[in-house]
Parts: sequence; C-alpha cells; structure tokens
Amino acid sequence: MTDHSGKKPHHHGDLRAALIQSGIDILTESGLEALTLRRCAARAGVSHAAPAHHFDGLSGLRAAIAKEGFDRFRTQMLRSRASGSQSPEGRILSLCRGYLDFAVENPALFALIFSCGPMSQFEEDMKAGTATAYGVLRETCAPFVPEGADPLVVETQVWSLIHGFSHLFLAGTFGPDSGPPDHHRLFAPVMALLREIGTPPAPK
Amino acid sequence: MTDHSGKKPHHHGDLRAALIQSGIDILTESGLEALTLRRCAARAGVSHAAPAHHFDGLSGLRAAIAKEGFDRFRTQMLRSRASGSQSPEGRILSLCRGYLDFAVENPALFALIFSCGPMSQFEEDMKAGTATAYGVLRETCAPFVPEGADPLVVETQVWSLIHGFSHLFLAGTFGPDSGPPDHHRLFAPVMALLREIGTPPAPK
DNA sequence: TTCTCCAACTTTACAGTGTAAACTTTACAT
DNA sequence: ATGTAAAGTTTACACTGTAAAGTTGGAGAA
Repeated sequence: MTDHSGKKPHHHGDLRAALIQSGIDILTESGLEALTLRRCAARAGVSHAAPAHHFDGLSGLRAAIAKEGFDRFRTQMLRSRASGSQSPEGRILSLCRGYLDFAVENPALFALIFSCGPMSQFEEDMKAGTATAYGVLRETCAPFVPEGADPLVVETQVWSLIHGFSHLFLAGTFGPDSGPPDHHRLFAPVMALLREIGTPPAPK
Repeated sequence: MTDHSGKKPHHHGDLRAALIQSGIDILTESGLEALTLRRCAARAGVSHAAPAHHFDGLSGLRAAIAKEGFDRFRTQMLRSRASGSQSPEGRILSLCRGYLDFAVENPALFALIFSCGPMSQFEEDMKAGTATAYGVLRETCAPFVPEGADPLVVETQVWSLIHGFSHLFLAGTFGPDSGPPDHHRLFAPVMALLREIGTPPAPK
C-alpha cells in the first residue's frame, strides 16, 4: 500500500531507506532504548510524523530495521564463512565466528532482531529474513547430518549453541567483562557437538 | 540509602515488595512493554511517584524485578532437578526442563532477566543472583567435567545450549508456532554434548 | 501529653514519546 | 492548466519518566 519496490519518492530522495539507516545508526550509537520514531525522523531531516507514511508505527519501523539487520547479519556470516578453511568443519566454525562477531559489533541491532516480545508485527518480512539466514546455517550444517536423520536436529543444536553463547556473552552473564569475544570458547563446544553428531554409532 | 532489610514502612504495609509483585503481574499479563512505573504504582494502589522512594527510577525497578525473577528462576530449576531421576544425566536433564519451562511460562520475565541493554544498573544485586543461579548449573554439571579440565568449559557449553534453545524457541525462530516446548529436542543435544564431554579420549 | 522531626507518600509540573487527524505542498497524468 | 493523490507538516492528545515542592502520619524526646 505504502511502498513496494525502488520507486523514487517525490520530495525526499529516498525516505524509508533513509529512515531505516537512521534507525540503525541510532541503535549503533545509543542503544536499543534510544530508537525512537521522532529521533529517527529528526535524524533523517523530516517531521516526526513522516514515518507514518512508510511504516505502520514504531513497531513497523522496528520490523523494517530488523529485516535490514537480518540481511546484513546473513551477509556477514556468508563473508566470514568464505574467508577461512573450506572444509566442512572450517566452514561451520567460520560461520560461528561471523555470528558471534556480528552480535558483538552490533549488540543493539542483534537484540532487536531477536527481540521476542513484539514479534507479532514481523510476520511476512521476518519469516523471509529468517528463512534465508536459516538457509545459510542449514547448508553449512548439511555435511554433518547423519544419513537418514532429521537435519532439523543438527541445525537446532548448532544454532542454539551459537545463539545462546552470543546472547549470554552479550548480557555479560559469563562474567562482568569477559574481555574479547574469545572464539575458542565457542568453537570447542561446537566441535564437540559435531564430533558426536557427525559420527553416528548406528544411523539406522 | 532508601532501604536495606525488612523494616516495615510507615503507611503502606510493605510497598517495594508490593511494587515488585505488581511488576511481575504486569509482565505476566501484558508483556515487557507494559511494565511501566505508573502502571506499577497504580496497581499497588499508590501514586505514580511513590516508587521513586524505593527504587532508582524505572531501571532500578526493573533491576529489582529481575533479581526477584532470578530467584524464582533458580527455585524452579532446583524443584525441577529434584523431581526426576537423581542420576547425573537425570539431574541435568531435569534442570534443562526447568530452565525451558520457566522461559515458556514467564516469557516477559525471562526476557527482562537476560535483557542485555540496560544491564548497567544491575551490578551488585544482579551479580549475586547470577552467581547463585549459576551455582546450581555448576554443581549439576560437575559430574561431567573431565578430571583436570576447566569446569567453565562444560558449564558454558550446557548453559549456551539451554539458553539459546529457550531464547530461539520463545522468539519463534524455530517456526511460527512450534507447539508445546518439545523437551526432547532440547534433551537430545544436551545428551550429545554430555556424551562427548563426559568420555574424554585422553584427559591429560 | 505535647512537640518536633523525618521518612513515606502525594501533588504539581515539565519534557519527551507514539498516534491520529487535519492541513499543505508537490509531482504526475490527463 | 487542472485535478488528484501521495509525501510531508502541523496540531492535538494521552501517556510516559523524572524532578521538585507540598502533605501526612508515626516515632522518639520534652
């Protein structure tokens, strides 16, 4: 209704994209609680009511930012996966590094993406974003799925492990200030999982 | 400065405790975004500025609620752990069940406890709460720590797995509506981890 | 008892927020 | 040029957190 593809708007060059970028900037600079419709609008140089013509209120703006964030998240994981060893183990470990690094570098955006409360608005857009990011994880996990087994089990395990580690690390639960990301502490459990899963005693 | 122990206040029976309980009720009934100073105060039957005498603003109230929530979280895990098989495997599996069940039954409180953004205020209280809840996990993991190994590694793995699964499950990432908690999907990876960790090829 | 004090609580005020409605401007099709 | 609808502005309102000043009521001292 309000927008679909790359139609150039009339007055502003490309509000909506500008609003999303403003929102991401605010998240990066000032955290999750600072993400405000009015501040977003002000940063983009428009009146505080302008976003209403592009998003369905604040939740709509948050959903749009989350979708964009999810795309960048996926991109960073792909880049990280391509940067290291291309063995199955190397690929999945590099993917995990990309996952954790994104969370550490963009904590507020990461939190927004996975904020469980107002997930209601997301729906279509979010499911698409989840699907593609999930697809990256899935194809990286594929070599470790025992023949005849449900790939969902392996994917769930790996994703839970990466995500839980990243979230707890960000929340400071592992200590008041655990220093740099410490990838090894994440890689060791992932490898432990893969060793157990990748060598099934009796697949059938 | 504002309070310390069980000193009975003058007018109200025991505001502070009442405010915390009101907050938890609001979280349970209406979600994280509905937790408001004024609503909390109204529900406790006091003016909207009354909480200022017991907590340091909204963040202080949230911290106090998170601490109380963490205590209940720990209690539920202990109860769950005591309810099943007392073998090392049974204890850790029951603990995981308690973890996931608490998250599913109290999603907003669970999110508040682990909200990473405004972790600044927590400090003392939160660290104590984390320590005790972490202690429960630690002693449950102890039997699986290979001799001479760092217990932190095992604890981190198990906690990341439980937490990531619970968080992603709550966020609906595993599907639009994955039905009931499905403990088996959590237990299988935990067991896989324990099998790998508990039988070290060569500890030293 | 009466007085005094002070913590607990209320009232008032203010800046900032999201949202809705009415209004103004501008680009485009006809 | 003209009409129309989208894009953006202005105005208004209910709600939020926070700070300051005002009120109340119980506890200890005279």
